Order: sequence, then C-alpha cells, then structure tokens
Amino acid sequence: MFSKSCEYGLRAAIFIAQQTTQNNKVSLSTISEEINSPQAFTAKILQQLTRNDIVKSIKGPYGGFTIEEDKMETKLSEVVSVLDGDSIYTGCGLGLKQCDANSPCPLHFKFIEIRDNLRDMLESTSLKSIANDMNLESTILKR
Amino acid sequence: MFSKSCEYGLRAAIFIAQQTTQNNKVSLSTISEEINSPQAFTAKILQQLTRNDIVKSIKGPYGGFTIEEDKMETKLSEVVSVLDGDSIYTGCGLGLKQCDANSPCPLHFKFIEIRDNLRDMLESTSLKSIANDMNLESTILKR
DNA sequence: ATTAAAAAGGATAAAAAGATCTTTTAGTCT
DNA sequence: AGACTAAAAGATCTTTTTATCCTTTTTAAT
Repeated sequence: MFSKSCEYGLRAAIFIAQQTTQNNKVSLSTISEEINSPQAFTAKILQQLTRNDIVKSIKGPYGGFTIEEDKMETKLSEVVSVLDGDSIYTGCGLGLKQCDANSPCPLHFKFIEIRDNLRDMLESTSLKSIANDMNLESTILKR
Repeated sequence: MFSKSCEYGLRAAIFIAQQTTQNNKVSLSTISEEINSPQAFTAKILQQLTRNDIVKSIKGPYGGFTIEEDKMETKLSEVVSVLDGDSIYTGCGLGLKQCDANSPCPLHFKFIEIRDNLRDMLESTSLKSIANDMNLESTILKR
C-alpha cells in the first residue's frame, strides 16, 4: 500500500504527535527505537517532514522533534502526499493516466469506491485525533 | 497501490481474457501494444502468470496467450497475489507484523475497513466478469 | 527436413527505493 | 569561549524493481 518511507513516516509522525500531547519532545534515537525503524533512514524521512513543515525540529542538546499546536491538525493525507505523492488515493488502479469516468479503465468504477474511502479516511484523520485516541486505548507502533 | 509489474499483469490478464471471450488468442507483441507496456518486461510477467497457471501460453507460429475456460473464473486477487503478494489486502497499513484487533496499530480500525473493501472487490471480481463488462461498454487499457 | 514464428530462459543494465556514514550547522551549557 | 549535543545535509552504498537483450526451445506450416 504505502512505501517503507511512508510507513516509517506515518509511524514517526504519529509517535511524535502522541508525545506532543504529553508535552514531550523526542529525539531521533527515541523515535526510531519506539517505532522500530532504521535510525539513519528515519532521519531522512524526518527531514522531509520538517522541510514540509509538518514536524518541527529543534537542534542542539535537549533538542528533538515536536509538532506545533496548529500542525497537530495535519491530516494523514498530507504526510502520505509528502512521502509517496497522492497517486495512491487519486490515481488509476491499473496505472493509466487518462482513466476517468469519461474514459474509464475496466476497473474504474469498482476501484474509485475504494480509493475514495481511502482518501476520505486519510483526509479526515488528523495527527491530533490519532494521538488523542492513543491516550485513551493502548495501541502499538512497533513490530 | 500496485507495483508496475502488477499493473501490467492485470492489464495483460484483462486484455487476454477479453480477447478470449472473442475466441482470439493474442501474441506478446499485440498484448504489449494494446496495453501500452514494455514488451520484454511484459514477457516476464506473462511467464509468471503462465507458471502460476492463470494464462496459457502456446508456443510456435500462430501461438500466443489465451485463458482456459475454467481459468476465466480467476479472481483479480489471485493475479495480484502472484505478482505483488497479498500483503496489500491483508497487511497492516503502517507495515507492522503484529497488528490485529487484539494489539492494533493506531490506524487499525480505520484501515481494516478499506483493506477489506479492497479485498472483497479483488476476491469477488473474476477476469470473466470484467471481460464481459468490456464487451458491453467501452473501456480503455492504454495510456 | 527446413523454415519461421512465438514463447521461455538467462544474463545484464538502469533506475528507484532503502539504508548508512560522514561532515556541517545550529544550539545549549558550563 | 569552549565543549558538547542533536539535527541537517550531502555523499555513498545496497537491494529491489523495472527493463532490455540475446540465445534457446517449441512447434506449425510448407
């Protein structure tokens, strides 16, 4: 479904968001331990999320990553879009460029339903809401 | 969503199925033209589909690819499974191995709905039914 | 039998994704 | 100021995916 980058990126963003609700900032090493991802690779992904203004990085001792209050409203779709592009929830299932309701591929009408569900889910779910859910019931981000 | 191999493979299988309903067998070169895919690469994919007994290949002059009658019932999920594995419609959206209802990732319950829709669609749609649909209304397999 | 068409198989190449390492920059603390 | 810490940036390496090429095998038609 998503690339490895995107899986790690979502896990990282969610972890940082959840820690942010507890007023903690978290270091790269903590993040990669807690989400069980390769540290150096995760650093690259966090750089992208930082450049795209989704997470905030703080350099120096006691630095780390956090998410600013207004950015807690970031939707999962934005994270996915930065890391994988939006074709997963906008593109044709068979990889055609010209596929739409007017000239559909043979799967178009079956696919569009799934795509749109995915899109709705990603576009309506914020980091904040997931973080809040996590504070209520225990979920996993490793293994 | 799917790998390139899988996109080409689905398009090829659908094209062959549709031609099979018209009692035509089709050569590799025709297939790659009609679905707009790289020929040599498509050959490799068709080999996989042949080995997995989804399409039938006929060697020699006037040979080509066709689908045997009972194999027209093949579901899209089987094609996907051969080319990409089944993790796209069985795995965790965040890439976790141990994610299930008992120890869910934070997206589990939102994701499972989409995954299951995808799964149902792929498992309930046969090559035959798509081929028949194509004979009724025009759809595209190129571009 | 010979020829020609077509798929199969093997080897290789190029590009992208995944992952690591090193150097630089920015910041904190004493 | 100097020592230290942590992320950013850049360079590099590895693996996987995508893609091509070339040879071999099969087989139908003449």
